[in-house]
Amino acid sequence: MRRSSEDTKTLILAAARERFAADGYERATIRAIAADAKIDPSMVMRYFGNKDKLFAAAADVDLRLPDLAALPRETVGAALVAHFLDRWEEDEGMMILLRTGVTNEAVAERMRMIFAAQLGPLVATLCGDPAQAPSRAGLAASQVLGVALCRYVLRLPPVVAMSREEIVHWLGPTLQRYLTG
Amino acid sequence: MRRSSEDTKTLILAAARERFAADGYERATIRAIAADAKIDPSMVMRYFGNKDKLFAAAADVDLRLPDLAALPRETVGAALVAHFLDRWEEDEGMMILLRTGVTNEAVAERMRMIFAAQLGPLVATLCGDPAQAPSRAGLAASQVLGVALCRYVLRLPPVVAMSREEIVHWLGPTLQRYLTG
DNA sequence: GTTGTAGGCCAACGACTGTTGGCATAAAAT
DNA sequence: ATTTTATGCCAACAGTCGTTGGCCTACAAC
Repeated sequence: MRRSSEDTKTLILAAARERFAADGYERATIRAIAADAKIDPSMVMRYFGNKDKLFAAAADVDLRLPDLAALPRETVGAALVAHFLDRWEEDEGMMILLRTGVTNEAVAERMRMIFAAQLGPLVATLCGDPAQAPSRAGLAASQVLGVALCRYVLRLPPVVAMSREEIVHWLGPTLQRYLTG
Repeated sequence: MRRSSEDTKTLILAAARERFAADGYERATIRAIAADAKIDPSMVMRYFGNKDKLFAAAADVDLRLPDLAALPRETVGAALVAHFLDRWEEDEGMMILLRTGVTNEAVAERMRMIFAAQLGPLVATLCGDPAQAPSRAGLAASQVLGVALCRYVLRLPPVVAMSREEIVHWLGPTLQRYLTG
């Protein structure tokens, strides 16, 4: 046995995450993922059952939202923008979810769950009126997802050219108003 | 001849726009489009050459941006948000571009062209400093595309639940600041 | 040394895709 | 009435996809 079962499994998973992030669900073929991992396509099936389960394993994402309530209230907007930019640059899972959630209802539902379970409650802790919390969280999501879409997916040149600090400078006040204004 | 050539061509195009908008490029098959148009798949090829050319015909989009310079300066933000919401609800082309631009580099390039040719110049007319115009246009695009993504594509419940007026009320000031602040 | 087992590959199946060429037929032109 | 033309369908090709079952072989256990 040249390799342990777990080693190849994580090897396949790494290749799958790259392919799903770069190409989306349909264009990322099992054969291509297997080739990247230098392994036979049938091994992917052996270890993950089918393509859907492989995707589910690759798209396991946690936003790792910080505890904004512990920060000075007037800095939460900038903090949230900065956090999301970091997450997008360090975790392929963000790209995987957005690239395929746009054309796959099951993944879109997954994104709605992540939104409701992670961003929703966080905003509720910041927001005085609980009735307004969902709308405010939705607005924040729209701006944060929008900038990620333009910068990392569509690669609009001016948005790509902006520095991390410039984006925080421009979006910080927007998020601040959506969350606490 | 039961139908004119032009009639069936526009019939096919209408079915194609619906399918591309609902399913994206890969999942929208020629066979499904032909079935919707109640016609043989080979006719699609006869009239449009191949799938790429059919898509190009279906994804011909014009933002129809109004002349914001003619409006009171402090209302351009709200006017732009309202205009984009209208365009999204009346033109399937918006959905087609976003759904497939996310996983198709050629379509992403097309979106960058539309952005640079239509939104860029408009923002430049509003913006005193020409050096800042591209960044400001990019920021505006990020918020407008983000809310369309959340409302029409991902269907985040709170963003779907908001009325047109609520969205204008919340995003208007944001766009106002990005464009003129 | 023999046996068992786990990691890996090969070859193939059935389904679906875009695409093509040939054949039918209704209308128009002669 | 005959020929031409335009509109449409049928059947098939070649390629790709996810998926499966059988075979090989290096190692571990006995």
